[in-house]
Amino acid sequence: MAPDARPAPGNDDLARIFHEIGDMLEVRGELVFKVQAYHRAADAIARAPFDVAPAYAVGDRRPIPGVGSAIGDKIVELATTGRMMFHDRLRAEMPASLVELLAVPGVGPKTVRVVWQGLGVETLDDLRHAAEAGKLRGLRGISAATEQRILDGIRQLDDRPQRMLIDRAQSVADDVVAQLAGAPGVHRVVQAGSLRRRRETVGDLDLLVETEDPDAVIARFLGPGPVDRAPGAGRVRASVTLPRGPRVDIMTMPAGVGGTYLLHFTGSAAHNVALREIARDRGWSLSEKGFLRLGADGEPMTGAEAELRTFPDVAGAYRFLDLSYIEPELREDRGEIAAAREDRLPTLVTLGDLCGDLHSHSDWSDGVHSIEAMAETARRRGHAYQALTDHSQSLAIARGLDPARVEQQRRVIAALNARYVADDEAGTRPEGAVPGFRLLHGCELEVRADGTLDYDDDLLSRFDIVVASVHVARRQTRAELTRRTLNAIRSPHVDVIAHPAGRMIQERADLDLDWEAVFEAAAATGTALEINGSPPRLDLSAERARQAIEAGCLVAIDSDAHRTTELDSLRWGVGQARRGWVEARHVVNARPLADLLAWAAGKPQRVGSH
DNA sequence: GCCGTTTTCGGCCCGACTGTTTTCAGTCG
Repeated sequence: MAPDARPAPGNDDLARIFHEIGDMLEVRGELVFKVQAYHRAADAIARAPFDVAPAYAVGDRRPIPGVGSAIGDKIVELATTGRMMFHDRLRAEMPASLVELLAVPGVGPKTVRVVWQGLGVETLDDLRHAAEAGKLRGLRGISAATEQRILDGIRQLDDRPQRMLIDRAQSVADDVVAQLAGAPGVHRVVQAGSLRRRRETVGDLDLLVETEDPDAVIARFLGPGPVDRAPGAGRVRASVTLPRGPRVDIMTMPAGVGGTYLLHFTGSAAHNVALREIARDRGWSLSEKGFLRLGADGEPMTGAEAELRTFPDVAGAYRFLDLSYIEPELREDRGEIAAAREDRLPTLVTLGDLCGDLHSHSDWSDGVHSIEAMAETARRRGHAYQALTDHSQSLAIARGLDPARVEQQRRVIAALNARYVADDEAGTRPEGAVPGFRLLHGCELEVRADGTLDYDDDLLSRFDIVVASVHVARRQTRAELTRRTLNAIRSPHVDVIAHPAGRMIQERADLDLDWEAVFEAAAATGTALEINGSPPRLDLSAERARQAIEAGCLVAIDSDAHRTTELDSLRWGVGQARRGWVEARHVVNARPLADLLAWAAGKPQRVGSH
């Protein structure tokens, strides 16, 4: 079979293979640094901004951090021959199913190796049966109690909760914080971990508790209360599993030295490792407790010579390393440390920068609340404008509007705007509202399966804002899907591409698009790409948002609200944008109304000039 | 296996907690 007859492996395929190699090498007992090297390379490939295999196959070996000559050669080999001998050899040496055992809590590579070589255990089922039959005890390092823990671990694996979407995680975290914060001896409780970094999904909740009495705080945390299991509890940290909920890790810290504790517990792990490497190069060991001076032997000094530097806040800890303050959303070891060293970190967009929202629905299509209720909620939130963008006619499942309904809707919106003007003039503006609030008439325009747009140019030209999206025929080829998206981008009437990847987190994969072409066209035409704030979407992803602005694109941060409460989803969109290094200057709806309308109205000229 | 304005060889982040191999290895975050 000719090499070009099979589809090239995608970045995700490559990442999966190299992670598997890393896991197998670990079970084999290989040097941990080698194992780490494979995992690090896999992660870097997964987030590379280009398709790695096809590029490497034709000799375009663009540098990827953590991918050197050996792993690079393996990518070329796989991309050109469809095979990777090293991987094949490992699979011949040990069953690939062994790596699944590593997912069992409490089971690591050493245990996997022992049960495999000692009992021939190859799969999770093998492990369960062996444990149930009492065959594990007696193996080196495994007692009856350990055997039971392994069984418990397998059970946890079966009913382990999925990662939570960020809005759910925030709500659970707020509840736990409220319970802890009232306890005696607790000065404050800080949410850390991936939630503080505004990751789109959250596994565990990490909370830092400032207290002088860690024993009492941990005892209280462990119960009585709504705690299902307490897998681990020590003197300064503890972890519990909430019933039908996530695991919650708390760590206590003394007052006044929170800087390094917050760094440690907020992560990410990769960011922390990078910071510790910098500290080590400068003669200090960094842990949550602070910076410890290293001696001539490279170990922290002890006794009278020991020197510990602590900081009340995170900024102080960064300053100690000659770094400017890095926002939690950027702490992923994706260039933020170099940027901090050179004082060229972005000034990230904030919720307060947004003047309005360009994507929302009413009960005229598939929303829940009336136009008036949606507008009134947005107005009282202090928006300068809110775009109502009900679905267009062909999306029947969402009760898309035909042209006659669009005309009716225009009159309803005009009447509401007239009322807002009257309120301003009469001084009867509601609390929270700003003068000059305007409800914009928009639509969420369907890009049909054949690539044509769902309203004619004449109707489209009469909207204030047009947000276009692909909902149907998602399984088309990359070429077809890209052509449809580019059609929308190049239309003189389309201002925003809504949820460009069309994904639903944990449910529906991204559309298969040629992203470089999408970014190029969006940048050339001044069409904004949306960062949709609805928690299951958060689309663009943070990585793509960053690629988009680097390609010169504008973005819009929208709620896609279908009910009044969902107008709050802007905050999740802002978090996602910040993870994508987005600044206010990149965001069209951070512009005041007049500037926004000038941008939207200028689209025909912008398109025409290219 | 990767990487280098101290190194192309010799390093590679750090500590808590658990259980057991009673002085430390394995696992985890």
